[in-house]
Amino acid sequence: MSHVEKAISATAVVGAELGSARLSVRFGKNARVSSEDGQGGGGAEGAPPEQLALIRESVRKAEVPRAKPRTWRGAALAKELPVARVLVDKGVLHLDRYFDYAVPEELDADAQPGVRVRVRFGAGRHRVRDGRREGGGLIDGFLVERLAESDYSGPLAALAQVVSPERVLSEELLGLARAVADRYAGSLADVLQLAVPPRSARAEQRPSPEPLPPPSAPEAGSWARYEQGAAFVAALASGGAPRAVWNALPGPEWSDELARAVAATLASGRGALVVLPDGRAVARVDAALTALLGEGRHAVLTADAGPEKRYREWLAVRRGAVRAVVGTRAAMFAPVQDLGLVAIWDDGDDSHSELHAPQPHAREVLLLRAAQDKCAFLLGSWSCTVEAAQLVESGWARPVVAGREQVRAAAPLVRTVGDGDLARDEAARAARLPTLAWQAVREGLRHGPVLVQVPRRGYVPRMACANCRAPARCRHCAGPLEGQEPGAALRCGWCGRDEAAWHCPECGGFRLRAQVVGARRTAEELGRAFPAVPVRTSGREHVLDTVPGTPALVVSTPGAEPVAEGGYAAALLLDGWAMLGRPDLRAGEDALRRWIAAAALVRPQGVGGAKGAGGTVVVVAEPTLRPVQALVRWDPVGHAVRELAERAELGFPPVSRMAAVSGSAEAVAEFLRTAELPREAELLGPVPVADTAVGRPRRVGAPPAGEHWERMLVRVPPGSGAALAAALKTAQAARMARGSGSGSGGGGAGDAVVRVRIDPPDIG
DNA sequence: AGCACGCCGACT
DNA sequence: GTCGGCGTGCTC
Repeated sequence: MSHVEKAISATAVVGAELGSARLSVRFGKNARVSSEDGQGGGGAEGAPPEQLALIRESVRKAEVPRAKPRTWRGAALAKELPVARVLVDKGVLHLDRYFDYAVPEELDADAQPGVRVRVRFGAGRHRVRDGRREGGGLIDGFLVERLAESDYSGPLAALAQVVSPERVLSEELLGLARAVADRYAGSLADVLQLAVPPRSARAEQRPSPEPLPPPSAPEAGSWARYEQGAAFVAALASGGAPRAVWNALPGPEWSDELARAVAATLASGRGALVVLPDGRAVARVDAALTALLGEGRHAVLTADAGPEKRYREWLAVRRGAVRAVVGTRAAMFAPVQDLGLVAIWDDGDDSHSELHAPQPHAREVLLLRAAQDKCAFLLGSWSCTVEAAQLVESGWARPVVAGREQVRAAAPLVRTVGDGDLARDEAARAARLPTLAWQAVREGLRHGPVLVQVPRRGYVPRMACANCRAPARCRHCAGPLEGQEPGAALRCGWCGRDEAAWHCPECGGFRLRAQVVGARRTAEELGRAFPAVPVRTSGREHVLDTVPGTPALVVSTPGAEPVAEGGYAAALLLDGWAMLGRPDLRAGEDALRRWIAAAALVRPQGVGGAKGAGGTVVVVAEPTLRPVQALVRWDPVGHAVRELAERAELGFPPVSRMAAVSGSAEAVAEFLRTAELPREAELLGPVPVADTAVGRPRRVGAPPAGEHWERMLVRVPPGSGAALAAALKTAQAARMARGSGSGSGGGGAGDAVVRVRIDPPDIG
């Protein structure tokens, strides 16, 4: 034994007897020196520390059946509740459980449930040196619970550090994170990474503002336009927990209405949370809340604030200094105290889907929150998703809708131009634009700005009936049929079966067409057709927030439409085929949602007395199609209800639940062989997953460049979703055994990487 | 996933 | 004897 070791060993023994005064020595440099010092230990004088430890262990074991922390050989540990249950911050599923650590006395005060800690966590058997266990590196974690005893039979390592005494992880947030992890077959650590922002010491240092007393309850305002609107707000104000799916009338009032729902909840003494799809929507509700309640009552949580500011706002919420939150999807986990209302606006917008594992959707997270906290729930949209319709159909939520006369008063006039009109219309051929559309634009420009909605680039062409445009679907599982190139064999995008003899079940047609649209060029030509009028564009590159109420052509891609002062005089929706042609279950719903989002910015048809002053919308799409009819009638709820009925009939989500499993063919097959799926589970596939193109950034869920992946879909009936997620999670955790790399050929022994995605969005 | 332990074969 | 191949299993 070296001098250094002797010294340290002695210090440790003394420290153990004297208590905490010496503990810090062990965390110092000296301890590290000893650990690097070869195979020390077996000295002559006295028993080495680890033997002492073992002796005491065995003595205690005889006395107490359950383990107490022993690592420190009885050294100074917290006197009360000396065991800390820790969630180790690693997203891997087989570490998705708690680990117990001993709490040193000096960390006792700070080591409270909810704090961030650092612990030694490593592999293999640990060296026991100097009475202290080593191995593994320091990793972050959350202290979840303090206990008197551990149910772990081995010796416990000690907490290395309490990162800060701030108790960031409340019991409610932990419960929510666990529910989300279970729902999405993900790990708790992954969800917590989404739920708790990274620490900023400076933000923690700063005191949060003093909380304000509850405001008085607001007037119902424009909620009075809805049949159940005023009652809903009143229920919030009186401390109730109503659950509503709110089909908002077109126009700009929605943000004020959301603000009033928040204010009513605050008035009841509870907190409120609103999740919005993008920064522009957040800014509107932020402004509405400020107008209604003044500054200081709500926090804004968005991704584009810097990390320090973000954490500061988050802390103000966590500390209860601020009771209301508006933000984008990351705010869905905001730790609002005494939560009274969760609200989401426009749940059909795909930015509500989290990009990071396990990719939870804000609507689903808020549903879990509403159930867990027994609070009010409000899902609002100009449009209506099938999920929203299902909440009403199942009786879980009540509809908040306006009567037909209110809808007529608020909505623009909608007219359609179909393929037939296009073909017949000579002027249209020349201008690539139907007369009706041309007239609507010209007339609109006399009264104000005109919105032209054009498709985004990059949609996937899909096969449809050349005659009636109905999407071509597989006769076995009703998945979308895809043709590699025109004339080539058709194959189902879900189950991979070839379809040799397709015919259209709608009209009996047997010819197919791939859908292609040249609307962008049409819009450009439209601009040229009105040379005296300014043309502004809004799209992914530059998104305009607002445009003045003066005549102009405003060309925009879906989702980027600026709000026009006083509303648009007219809108031209040119992306009909592109939207309806997407190989997606949601194609119809999505098209309708985007049309409605644009049309809701147009003046009501009845505005003003003057002829032509009312707003007009022209949609270039076949008028017999269901989403087009729903737009004309302004009936997104009816559309969603019908879609829902159809999905139930065909076994589509959200009536059934689906999971996608992708990876190499062998990995996927092996995974599904070992997974103990629910009896009712139905396997569809496999189908190839699109390879990552060379030079292209790898998309989420796409295979690494050069690898060929396959995807299987697992479908379960209603009620089996939780069982499916649990089975997939278990199988994923057990997936340590590597793929059968036994000797076949060269390298690349299949590392059995498999991706599991609950509610895959691109189902076809 | 890391990463240490350990059980065998070749080497100073 | 001892170094080091990678196969196996654990992480409080």
